[in-house]
Amino acid sequence: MNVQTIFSALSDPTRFAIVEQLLEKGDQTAGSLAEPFDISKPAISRHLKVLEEAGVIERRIDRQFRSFRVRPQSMRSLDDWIGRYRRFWQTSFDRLEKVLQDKKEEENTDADRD
Amino acid sequence: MNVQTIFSALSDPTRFAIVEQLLEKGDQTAGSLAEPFDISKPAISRHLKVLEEAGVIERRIDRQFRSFRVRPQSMRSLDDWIGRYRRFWQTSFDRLEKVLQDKKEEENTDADRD
DNA sequence: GTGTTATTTAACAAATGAGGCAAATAATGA
DNA sequence: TCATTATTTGCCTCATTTGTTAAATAACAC
Repeated sequence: MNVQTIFSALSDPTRFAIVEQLLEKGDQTAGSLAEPFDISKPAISRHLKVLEEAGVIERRIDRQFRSFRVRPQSMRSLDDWIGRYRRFWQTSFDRLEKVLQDKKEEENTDADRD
Repeated sequence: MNVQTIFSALSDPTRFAIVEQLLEKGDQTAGSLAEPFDISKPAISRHLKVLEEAGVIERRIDRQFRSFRVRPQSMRSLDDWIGRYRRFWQTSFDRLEKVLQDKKEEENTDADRD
């Protein structure tokens, strides 16, 4: 599961919204996914294809129903990616917080001096 | 911090690699960030600008040094976004695992029949 | 100030992406 | 099979993005 590809797939506002929709409401057909948007069905269809090829969603054909759903693996990949760097950004976040705090205090002191 | 904008910023392979580089190695100058890539400095400069405007990185000018670093807040935003839906994709992940397993067994049975 | 290195802006060409409409293809039900 | 509804493909247009080179700026060291 290529994380960079997932980012690309979610870089479009419509696709991002589609995925949020699926995450919140669960499986849905292409038609109902298209409904909230002001763009044509073919356009939605193509967005769905992009998401599918990136492995973000999958098409499910179950008897008379065809619907889409988010592939949990893709979310897990994103989660893993962020997690892999968590200690870097989290520690640097803490460190940064402190630095900014110190700096602010320092500046205030300077200001007070002036 | 707009998550969708962050996804857009990270949708380009070069920008994605730049961010990974910064996460792994810490602060770096535009020059050293450009080095591993086969594209021109101006191109990198613009990628850095896109990342900066999306709030993914920030430019730091500290005495004689100018460098870039990842803004931890952006990573935290991504993390929050995924976290917000975690229970949806995580539970459906477990459920899905089972469904797929069942389905696979069923298909194999069908195949064996043919 | 001058020269030197690092980085950004300007101007432009090529590639990519998103959207629309019409036609083609699937899937369902009579 | 035929009609109907749902979805996808083909083809074209327009806008945005990415990359290039040359020139402009910035930051430093003398």
